[in-house]
Amino acid sequence: MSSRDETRKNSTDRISGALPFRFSRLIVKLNAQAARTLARASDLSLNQWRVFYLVHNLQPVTSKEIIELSAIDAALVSRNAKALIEKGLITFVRNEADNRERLLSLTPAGEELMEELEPNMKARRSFLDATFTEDERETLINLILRLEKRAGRDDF
Amino acid sequence: MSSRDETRKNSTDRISGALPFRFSRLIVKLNAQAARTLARASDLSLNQWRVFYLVHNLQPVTSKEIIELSAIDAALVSRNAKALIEKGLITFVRNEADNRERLLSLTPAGEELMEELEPNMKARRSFLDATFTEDERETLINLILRLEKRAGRDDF
DNA sequence: CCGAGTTAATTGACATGTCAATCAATATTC
DNA sequence: GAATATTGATTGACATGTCAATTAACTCGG
Repeated sequence: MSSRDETRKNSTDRISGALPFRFSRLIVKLNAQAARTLARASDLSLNQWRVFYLVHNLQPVTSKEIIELSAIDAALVSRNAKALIEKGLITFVRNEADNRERLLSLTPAGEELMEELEPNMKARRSFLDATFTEDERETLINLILRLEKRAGRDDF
Repeated sequence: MSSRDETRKNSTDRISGALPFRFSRLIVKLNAQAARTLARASDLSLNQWRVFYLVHNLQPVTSKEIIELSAIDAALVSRNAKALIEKGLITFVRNEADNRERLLSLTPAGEELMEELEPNMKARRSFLDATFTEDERETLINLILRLEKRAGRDDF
């Protein structure tokens, strides 16, 4: 190997080893995979699915809770919820106790689609989980949580 | 705690434990942090920085190499490279051996900006790295690489 | 109560990303 | 070596995401 090739290989290795780089690549692939799975059985976008799934699991739930839990931008939650409402998959009622809040939940049509879709999405999550032993998975989640905390710091 | 609250807590925990969910949250925070750091010392977007940084490290380099290494969409690489060229930070020459390829490299102005910017970006990477011991970091990178392979599978 | 401040949610203007179609150069096959 | 396929790169049309400003409802100190 020429010395120029070696220099290049060193650069490539250094870049590949950087955490932000590794996560950036990973997320591209995870998102693409999820979008494919989703496209096979619905016309939902990835963020529509995320909102849909969270509403499904937490209903009745406010936008605010979804935003806090998922870290998805407020405008995105609002617009994706709107799209889901237009598709007839979720609805909302105003919270009697605080009229600013809208409590989101699935419609019957939404429940039906969820029953169709969720097995596929679950299978994918299980497939990903099967990458690891139970211990490894726990370790990974833990390391990510610690990193996430640092990623929240705004002085860098 | 009411049984309804417990049910909700269980849902929240289950969602939080899912790998795609954890990575999605993490990446939102990592991206926001990088964008902040970047905005303090330049007017580069995150993807402009990514392309800029890869050109810096691998120059002279083709779009194709950048695409393969980073998994950034080809159209994005093309448009961000264009933006960097318009800002006068990078240039290209055609590859004599294959006239389809354009070999990208930094201009003097690009080198200058890189010298200004890179210490901050590096400091951030070091800050993130300091989340972990050397062993933990290695473990993490390894687990991610394994997950990335599975995330590439298109039958899920 | 009432007005300043806060909060939940939405919207408008704009930036960025995505996908398919295209173009130009090269490789392959007959 | 002409016709066809493939590859690297860009572009156009469109979808999606971002950020700041807005709206509506609530809180709370005086």
